[in-house]
Amino acid sequence: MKALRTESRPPADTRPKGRVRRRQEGAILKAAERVFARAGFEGGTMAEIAALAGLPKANLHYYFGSKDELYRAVLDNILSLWLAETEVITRDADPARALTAYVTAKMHLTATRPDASRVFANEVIHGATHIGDFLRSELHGLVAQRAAVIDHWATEGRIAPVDATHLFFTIWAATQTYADFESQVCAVLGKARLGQADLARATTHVVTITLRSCGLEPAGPPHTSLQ
Amino acid sequence: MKALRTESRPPADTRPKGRVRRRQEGAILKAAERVFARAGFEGGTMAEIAALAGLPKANLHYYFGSKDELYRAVLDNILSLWLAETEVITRDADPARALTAYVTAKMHLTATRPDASRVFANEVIHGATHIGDFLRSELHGLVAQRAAVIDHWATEGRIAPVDATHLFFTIWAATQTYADFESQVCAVLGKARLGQADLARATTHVVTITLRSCGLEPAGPPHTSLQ
DNA sequence: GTAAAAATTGACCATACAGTCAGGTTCCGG
DNA sequence: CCGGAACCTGACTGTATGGTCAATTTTTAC
Repeated sequence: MKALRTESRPPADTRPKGRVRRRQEGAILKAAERVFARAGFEGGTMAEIAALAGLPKANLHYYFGSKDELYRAVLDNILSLWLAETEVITRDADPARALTAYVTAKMHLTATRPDASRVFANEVIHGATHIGDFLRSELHGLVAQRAAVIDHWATEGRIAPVDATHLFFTIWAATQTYADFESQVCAVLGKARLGQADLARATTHVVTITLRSCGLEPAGPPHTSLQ
Repeated sequence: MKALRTESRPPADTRPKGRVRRRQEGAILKAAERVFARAGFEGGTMAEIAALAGLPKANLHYYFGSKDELYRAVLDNILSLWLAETEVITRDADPARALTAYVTAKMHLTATRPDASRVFANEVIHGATHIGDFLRSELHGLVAQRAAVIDHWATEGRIAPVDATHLFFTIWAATQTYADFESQVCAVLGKARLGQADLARATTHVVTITLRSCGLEPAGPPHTSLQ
């Protein structure tokens, strides 16, 4: 859960957390994610977040000491989403199934939590100053691990040789683009916003190119059971 | 050149533009691109840009009336880069060569003007409010045109069937990620920043997966022919 | 039921920032 | 070398915003 913990700040997080606190914090975090996604960290204002959450501004400062702290909490929330899902990529798994499952899961996240993706993207674009440690430790280790699995697949001749680490960059980029660059995608497609059909098509496409990148072809019928 | 022109504002752009004006505007635009790339539109300050350009703040307002206008000028500058390069994708071209050239050109742009890419990304993430018209007209038309070419290639059996429009989304995402998400890429690779070797490797990778997405193999004998 | 803890809130700062302006300096055609 | 246009800039201003606080209400525990 708590992926970030750059500076230990016991008071707020050690508190018992009553039901009221939990509910209010949730509402604030939700509003903050939306606002930060739309305008970035600097662009989003505490007043805007407060209005969206239906609370007076001073209340935000009661739960989260500062804007920076609130932003960190939002990021913290988002990062936990990032680590998961790679677990389908294991030595013994079927490469096609595993990759399909991974890409599908990533696309699902993009479709479900686009604002989370945008806040994350914004943070990384501007140098990842708040989450640099996380990226260099947790994510770095995780990718090294999973890339080894993919290399192993290639060694065994189960897939075509491919730069495993960069394959992850590509998958992340290809999937997140439908959240981060949604407005561009919409403009090119000539739509006001992405519907489920569009995202389904996008998913099929990204799965296809991912598999082909590994010298595989997607199975005929749309998958349902992805272990 | 002038891709943006949402609201006609004759005075500044109709002026004769002496050599001094040209030089100063260039310096300011360069500084602005860097600052906006690092901190976003809201995050970057006029004072910061002025300091980087080595000019007093009031001078910026002399050449560019407002922060918004300066930002638009920066975007305008960047957009002209975006339209080019697709010209290699023509009906009669060799698919493998054309796609390789296009991806390579995109990667070159990423390597050469990462800040431009970041400013663009930032703008799009936050809803593309300034460049929406451009995306919906110029870019939309251009992609439709080029996608038709790729579809044509597929019809003739020169490449495997692929969702052409989404292929562009993927190529853009895969190439720009090395500029926009550089800090993440660096963190995962365990480097302080991307060197030429890294970008060369990235280019090879993106070219490879792009070609494979179309059932092609880069240089040399086809590894596995997809149908 | 009561007292302590938690939560709420309007009014209030200090600051940072975009933008202005008047007065000065440099440039350039004739 | 002269006059006007272009250019420069320090010193301002108004406002938006993050953050504070003391007074009040609500919740919780016993």
